[in-house]
Amino acid sequence: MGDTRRQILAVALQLFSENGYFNTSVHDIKRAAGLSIGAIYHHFSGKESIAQALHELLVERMSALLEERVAAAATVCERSRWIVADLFALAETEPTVMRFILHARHQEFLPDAPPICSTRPFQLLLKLVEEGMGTGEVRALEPTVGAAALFGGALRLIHLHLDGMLPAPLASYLDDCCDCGWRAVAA
Amino acid sequence: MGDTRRQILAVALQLFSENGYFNTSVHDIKRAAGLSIGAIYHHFSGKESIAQALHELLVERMSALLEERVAAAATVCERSRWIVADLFALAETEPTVMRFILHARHQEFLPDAPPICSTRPFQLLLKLVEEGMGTGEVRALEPTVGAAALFGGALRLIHLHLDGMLPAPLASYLDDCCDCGWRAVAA
DNA sequence: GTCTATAATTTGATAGAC
DNA sequence: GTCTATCAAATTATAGAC
Repeated sequence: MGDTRRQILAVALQLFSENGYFNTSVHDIKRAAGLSIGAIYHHFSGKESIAQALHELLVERMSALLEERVAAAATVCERSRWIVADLFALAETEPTVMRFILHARHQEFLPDAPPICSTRPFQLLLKLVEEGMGTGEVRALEPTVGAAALFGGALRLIHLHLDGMLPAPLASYLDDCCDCGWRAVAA
Repeated sequence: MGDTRRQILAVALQLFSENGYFNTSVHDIKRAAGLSIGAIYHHFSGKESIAQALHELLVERMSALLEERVAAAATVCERSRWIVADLFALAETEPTVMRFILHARHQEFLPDAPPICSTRPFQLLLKLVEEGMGTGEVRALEPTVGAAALFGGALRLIHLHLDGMLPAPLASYLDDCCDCGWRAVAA
């Protein structure tokens, strides 16, 4: 059930990530999936609809990943580290997912999608920082600034990794990266 | 001299920044510039050529901006702060320029352009961090990690600003943002 | 549900007059 | 250098048989 649909999404993700949304035509997707145009338009109302489904699916998935971490009973420092570790791992094992979520310019082809930063995964990061301020682990800061400082370095490294600009695996930077992030906001 | 050319570039920047490169046709540029197709193709070999010229121009401009700051005789900490202040100011006064440089997916429409991170402005940030390690101001770190930590937070805030997600002007976050960045890497 | 064939637009780009 | 008119190709999407 929904097997063809899933395959369309998988192929589309691959192509969007590889060549970009606008450099991928429905015919490209059709070809790569070994299907016909008709089959695709039976499952989706159009190319934008495919991107939209993909966006919801992947944001939801990342949300679940982070929520697990945020819910864990531990210090904010430890949780932030696990979150970064998860993000690094995801970027290594499924770069297409990371690329689509992070630097697909959703607003360019999904006019109705909210900016990535107002999406649940990013809200979770914000909430974590606010919680840290509540417990006194994190010093008093505009929460937005705190979240940017705590996770901004990690996100930059992920971008660099996706662009193929890092010589070593992301994981090898984990310790230093988290250390930097924490020093930035620690009380 | 080169007046028409400049106008084409200005209009293209505006439209690219507003709607994205792929949602902007040469006919759109023609219309917005009050010119004809012929005039545009006389000055540029095509749409991609316009984007390329724009890319070179703006990266060069940002490069000059940063180089001025990096050359100033002061501590690495102070210089990094000035750089962030300049970037914030540019993002406020010329968001189209910042948008084009930062989050236009250059590789999608300029296959020959190097990734933005390997471009001179970003190399300067890296060099600044390395210099700080030399003088002992910055603790020993993989330079890439250090640069990501020192400027990652600021870049995130700029992205948020460009997405209209910041309630207050960027400048109001400058002090806290720079403080966070410096704590992350200070020796 | 999947196919082929095709319609309707749009796009990047060229030709040639002025 | 700028214009208008036009082309060729590609793209999204639909129609209708099976």
